[in-house]
Amino acid sequence: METGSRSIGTLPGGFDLTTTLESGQSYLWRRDDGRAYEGATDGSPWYYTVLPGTATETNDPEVLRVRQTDGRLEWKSSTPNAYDRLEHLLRLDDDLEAIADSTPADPLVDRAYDAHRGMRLVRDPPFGCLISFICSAQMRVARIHAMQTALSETYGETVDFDGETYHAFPTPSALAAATEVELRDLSLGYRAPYVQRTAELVAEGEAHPNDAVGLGYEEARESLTRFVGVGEKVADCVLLFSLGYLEAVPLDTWIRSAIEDHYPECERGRYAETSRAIRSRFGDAYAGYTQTYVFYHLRTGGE
DNA sequence: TATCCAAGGTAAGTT
DNA sequence: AACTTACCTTGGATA
Repeated sequence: METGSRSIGTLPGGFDLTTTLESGQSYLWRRDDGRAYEGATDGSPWYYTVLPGTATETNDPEVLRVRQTDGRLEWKSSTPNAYDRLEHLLRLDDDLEAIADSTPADPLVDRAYDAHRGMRLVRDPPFGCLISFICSAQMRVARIHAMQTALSETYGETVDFDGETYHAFPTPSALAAATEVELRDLSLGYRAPYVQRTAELVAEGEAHPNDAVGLGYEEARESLTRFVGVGEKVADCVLLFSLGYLEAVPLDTWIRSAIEDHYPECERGRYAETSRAIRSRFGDAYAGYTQTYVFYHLRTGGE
């Protein structure tokens, strides 16, 4: 076990762990007091995730716990180099100040960035990101989160760490072996066969979300739609929240309503065309950062 | 208490 | 290629 802490006071643009993990970007972390993931936080809660074991020699899943207190990040991990993992997963290497400054001035965008200063994007493990956003179709944030918990507890490898038992996110082969009926029993609804068939594609080596890495942005988005249950919107989520395409702007219901209310000239009918227009409006290079701020701002009642 | 409705959309069927 | 429609489930709103 590794425990440690580190000052994060000098990170450009700051850092806010709670908004980063609870803004609806990642469904692969959980809060210790789990109950009200969507509600107000009490003090400085611990968050934890279990990473796929591919990064370690033993292939054991890796437990990572973290909390933020007084400008410091504290962690407990089952393996060494926890800070490197956190820096990667929570994009602590982004110059958030430069990103916010490079974004074109705009009333709604400025309010969103000001209201949630320190929120960063995440780099989720690709398979978990893919599955969790397949589950996100027509679903509320809290329930998407509950679905991933159910999948992990039912199909994920267990890991004992620091006196507790944790569940890793299921491997592709574990989910591929599940039946549609079993997955429907976990309240996945019509997403159940999508999850099973996509897991099968990955488990059998026919395709992997990492295959998109290196392609141009729009080509990468098209490439991800080969997975079952993945259309343009979910593909954008995987590109943005896992594969590092910061220009990706998922056109979800919140952003579509923002376009209707604030940027009607960006509505071009087709997804690809509207996407180009709003990307340009949000600042091409980091349009996905802006999307996430606006999404969270509107969803939490901001105007 | 019963009914309705929308939730970070996608696949399949029509035109 | 662009445009409809059906789809599971559930918590909260409305009657």
